Amino acid sequence: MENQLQIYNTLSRQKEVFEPIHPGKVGLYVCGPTVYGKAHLGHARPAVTFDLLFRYLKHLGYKVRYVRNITDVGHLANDADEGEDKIAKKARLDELEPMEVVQIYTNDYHKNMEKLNVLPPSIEPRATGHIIEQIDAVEKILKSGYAYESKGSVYFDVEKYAKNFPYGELSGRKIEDLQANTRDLDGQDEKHSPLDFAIWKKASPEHIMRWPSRWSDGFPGWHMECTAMSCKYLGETFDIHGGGMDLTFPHHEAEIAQSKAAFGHDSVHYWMHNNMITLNGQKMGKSLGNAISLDDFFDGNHTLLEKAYSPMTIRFFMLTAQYRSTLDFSNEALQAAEKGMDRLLKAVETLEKLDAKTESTVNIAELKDKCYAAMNDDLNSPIAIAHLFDGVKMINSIADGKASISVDDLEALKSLYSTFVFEIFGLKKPEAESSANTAAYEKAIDLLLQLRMEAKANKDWATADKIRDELANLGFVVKDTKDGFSWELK
RNA sequence: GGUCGGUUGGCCGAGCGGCUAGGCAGCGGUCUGCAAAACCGCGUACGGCGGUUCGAAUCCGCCACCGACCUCCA
Repeated sequence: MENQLQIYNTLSRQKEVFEPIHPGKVGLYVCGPTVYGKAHLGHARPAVTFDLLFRYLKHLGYKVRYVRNITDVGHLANDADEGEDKIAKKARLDELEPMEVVQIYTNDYHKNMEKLNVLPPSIEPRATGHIIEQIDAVEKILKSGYAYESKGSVYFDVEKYAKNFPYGELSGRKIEDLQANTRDLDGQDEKHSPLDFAIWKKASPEHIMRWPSRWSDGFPGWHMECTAMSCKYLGETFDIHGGGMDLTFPHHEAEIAQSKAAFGHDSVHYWMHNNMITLNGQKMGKSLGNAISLDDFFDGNHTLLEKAYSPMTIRFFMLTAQYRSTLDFSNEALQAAEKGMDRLLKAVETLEKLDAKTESTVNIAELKDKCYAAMNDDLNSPIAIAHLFDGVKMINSIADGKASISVDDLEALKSLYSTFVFEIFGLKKPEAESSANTAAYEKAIDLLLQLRMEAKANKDWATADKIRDELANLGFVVKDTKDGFSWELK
């Protein structure tokens, strides 16, 4: 079992061996952002989580079609079905065209994802680009009898559906509980039941984002886009659907209901949900007003941030927790992640310079097995990283001459680290600038340190220390090595 | 109120019945002209109270506290 990928399926509430519908191929759909604000730390969690899954599946040899949508219509700001569209609201506040808002924040999201080294998905469909498909899905549901038209809107008939299908199976809710706990909302008169949700909504006169349909000029309900677009690009049945835990209910539950009503069967084999980022133990969210944007993290411009944190620090930080656990943000935790990652990446550099001996005193095969076993156990990246740190000790010991490694093992170790650190975990070394300018200045620093070496050879400690101290004042860290020196900026 | 989840050493985080991760911080040592880095060693934590068991952080019960979802949220 250990050598097969197992993933936790929210639907069954247990880990299951992953078996794709079509051998060698995986269809993956993940709910992307609603683009009405800057990308924040919370957005990075599912992005990094499913990027890890995407990368790992590809590493295992699967051909993966990864679809991650952009929600640019249908997401209402207030009480269900009655509020203003989030995009339209932002557009009104900023005096922009709705599509301008969408473009600005889609660009922002893309820019930040690229910084985080999150691979672009295979297809990134927009809800507004799939109105026809959504209308078509609404028609299918109407035809199957699980929806009804009311005053130009179309609602999903939850109670009727619940008679034939287990509504609430994903989120663990019972229809009776939902009925008992429904809030009193205004404007529910169009619906047969408060549990019903809009799959097509008639636009009020002032509503800008609208499309014609046989029911009304209107717009699709939020849950429709994922049903329509996943079906279009991955088929009526596909392998994995992912998203944040906060989407489990009602969004994903509604998707399941829509698919079953439209197609007569389940669409998704494995439901995966990442947990939340917390701030002082509370969920970080845009609507809670405690979200810190990724831009802020990258340049340290926020009262809660002691310093700037690089995108790779954020990425590594997320990988040090298993995706189904909450992860609590703090400066201390982030700085620990930063230093830890630095140690890991330094060891990778050291690894490149290692000399092989005839015999190994280290067990590389075992290390490798452990890393894969951890990843196969529902993407347990923190365990895999722990093993990688065991390897860091090996590497440094070998560099210190306290352990030795054979030629074959050295190749295996290099391959292991390049696979896990870069290919699967998607970490990057800090960009080495290679312009003519930097080459010249690097040589100048080297020259200074050569002079320091000479001073040291002459036991002229005053001069040696002066060079080191002055460079330190400029932000250079100088270290003596066995046969020379090394330095880095900042 | 309902449903689900959590409570692990200074901090972050694994663990899912015995072999007591890992990182960061800290302490001691080795190396070094000094420093840094690196290496070696150290710290025995699992909310409380009971129970099951030869044995529990891990299973069961009760209690306490925290959180998520139930309305938009990644």
